[in-house]
Amino acid sequence: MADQITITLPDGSCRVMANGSTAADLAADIGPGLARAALVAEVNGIERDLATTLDDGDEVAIVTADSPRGLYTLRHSTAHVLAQAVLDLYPGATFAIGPPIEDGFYYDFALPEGQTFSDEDLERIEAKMREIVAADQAFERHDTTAGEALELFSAHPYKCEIIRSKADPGEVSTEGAVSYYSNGDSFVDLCRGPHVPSTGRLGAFKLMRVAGAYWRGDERQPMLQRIYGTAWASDKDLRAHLHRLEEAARRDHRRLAHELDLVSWPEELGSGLAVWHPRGAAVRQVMEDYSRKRHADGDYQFVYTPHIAKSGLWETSGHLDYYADSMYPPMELDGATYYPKPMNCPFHVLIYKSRQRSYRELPLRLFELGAVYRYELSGAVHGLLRSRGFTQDDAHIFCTKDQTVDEISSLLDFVLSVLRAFGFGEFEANLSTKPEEKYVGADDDWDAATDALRVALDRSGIAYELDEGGGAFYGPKIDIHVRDAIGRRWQLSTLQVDFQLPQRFDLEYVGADGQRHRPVMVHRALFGSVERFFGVLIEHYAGAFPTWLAPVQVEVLPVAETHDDYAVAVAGRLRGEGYRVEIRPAEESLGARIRKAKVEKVPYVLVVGDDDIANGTVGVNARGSEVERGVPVDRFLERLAADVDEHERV
RNA sequence: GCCUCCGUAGCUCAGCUGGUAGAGCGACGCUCUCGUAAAGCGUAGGUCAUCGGUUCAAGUCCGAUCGGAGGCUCCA
Repeated sequence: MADQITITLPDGSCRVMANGSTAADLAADIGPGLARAALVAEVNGIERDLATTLDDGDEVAIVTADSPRGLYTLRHSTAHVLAQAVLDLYPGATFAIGPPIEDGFYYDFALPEGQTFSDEDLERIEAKMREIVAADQAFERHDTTAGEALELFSAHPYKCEIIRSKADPGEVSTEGAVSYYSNGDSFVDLCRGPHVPSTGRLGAFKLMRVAGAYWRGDERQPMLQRIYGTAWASDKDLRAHLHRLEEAARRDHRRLAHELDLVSWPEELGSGLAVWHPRGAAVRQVMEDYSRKRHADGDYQFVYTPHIAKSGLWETSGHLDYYADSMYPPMELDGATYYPKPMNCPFHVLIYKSRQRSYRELPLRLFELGAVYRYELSGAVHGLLRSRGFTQDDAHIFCTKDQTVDEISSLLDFVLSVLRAFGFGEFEANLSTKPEEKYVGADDDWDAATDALRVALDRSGIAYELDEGGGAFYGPKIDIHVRDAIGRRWQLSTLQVDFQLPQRFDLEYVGADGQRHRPVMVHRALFGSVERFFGVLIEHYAGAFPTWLAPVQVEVLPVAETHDDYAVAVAGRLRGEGYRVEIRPAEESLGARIRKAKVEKVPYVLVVGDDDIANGTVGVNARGSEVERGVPVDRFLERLAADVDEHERV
């Protein structure tokens, strides 16, 4: 056996090492900085512990916390320490799984006699974890057989279940052999690995919360106690993450909706049902007006439909077969059964069907701001983002097969253009294709429609992911996601081809050939839900709406009562131009009034006093800029107009 | 729907191991009439989410219901 081995590094260079060297030795050989930062190694494309002995000819990359893989391992190892702490502190506790997740990790436990964790427990556990980290215990890998592992984990039924089923490749190596890791005196955890070399490499973590979670995510299985934590490469990263969470909490639309007097959720109404206050309604009106204008420009025709319909409609549409669980319960009236609508599509279909259609009418685009009701599970309801009653900016396009590609392409442009006007600039899409098993429609049609969606996405230039088999049973779809001001991803728009409803309702048009043909139907919503979109806007702008959307665009503050008449005149002039203006009279100090206007995030605060009356000017205190005195009203109006028009120029 | 946690004045919150409620902001009233992020004084306001139970006594303990939060599941 040669006493030297040659290792290839990611940059293609080679390094000669003594036989028996480990990945850790390699890192040390490359440099002390890397040795300190090294967490795991990728050996021939497979992640290994740093203690892994290298073979001649191996291609090795040293992984640090700078890479997503390194962070992943760091979080995984931190999860182990969490389990170690819990098992140490709670005799009789058993543990299930503990994977890394985005931003952190979790671990599922079962405490004896159904005990639960409290916030105080989290502090205790976290303190114990810090002891384990301080002790710098080495993580050691052990390879064994399933039989031995069952013996070793005999006190932990969930671990045994994992070993027996081997169903979860994330936890047990697939070769039939089983690996586990030990650290400290007695802690062992079933694990595929790899892990960081020792607990001393961890530290920038924090336990966040405790929650219930079903074993294997199955609601028939026991509910376990899940502890969530976050872990980072450095304290600085951890602090930045916690800061992001605070920022997100600060932007929470439920909190801002209350502070800015936009909407509320009276308990008397029921869960998931909101009322819109004048200020929220003002923003909504601007949103809806803009939407209508754009749809009118886009050759949509506006329709209105009722909120309930007889059961027969929902039988024909298939909703009662596929969607009944999410529908509000039926009402019996005059011997008929009525359901509140969860979707608008069947109504639009009936409008299409109201008379014979010619190919000359297609594409026919029917648009409605349609209120729908869906019985969302109580645990799923979340402010405006997930409510039980909401309004879709819903349209259904009926077109010929040949028109589908162009229609979808221009539709996608339309969607993106509207979203840009609302201040979103970063888009990502999902293209969901035909499900494996249950679907309606011919394969050829599916292929054609999916191609149409793909071509449209390619033309638009936005990044998209393919969700193979993720489409609805009735057709392929594109979902559009946006990134908000702090980088969070929200699904807003959806664009779905439907082969099913035209068939179920036996839709037809008469073609140029005089024959009857079946149209293709496209469902699409831009906001998705007006409520949800508004909620996302609130969080995106942190309540500081751009001027065109702001519920109050200008607030006029007379310095003293003697300036009231002038304030009224200025406000009247602005209102005459169509702006939303309020006057805050001099009943309290100017400073206090300015503060209130600022807290309400009003874009323009105008202060008017003696000088202004004399010169026909206003003092302009604009959100986010310096105070300007003596601005002529005309000049302010120009500025305001330019500001309001800004969103149209994106 | 399931699990855990939570629900005290309009809002934010205090109220130790059970002994019949407090603050700040806001509201209202009076004073101040003021040039760019909180003027001063005073007053009112709570069957402690609701219902039931334990107890001599419940905001505090127990149960149910309603509402909320975070998860799980769901979101064709």
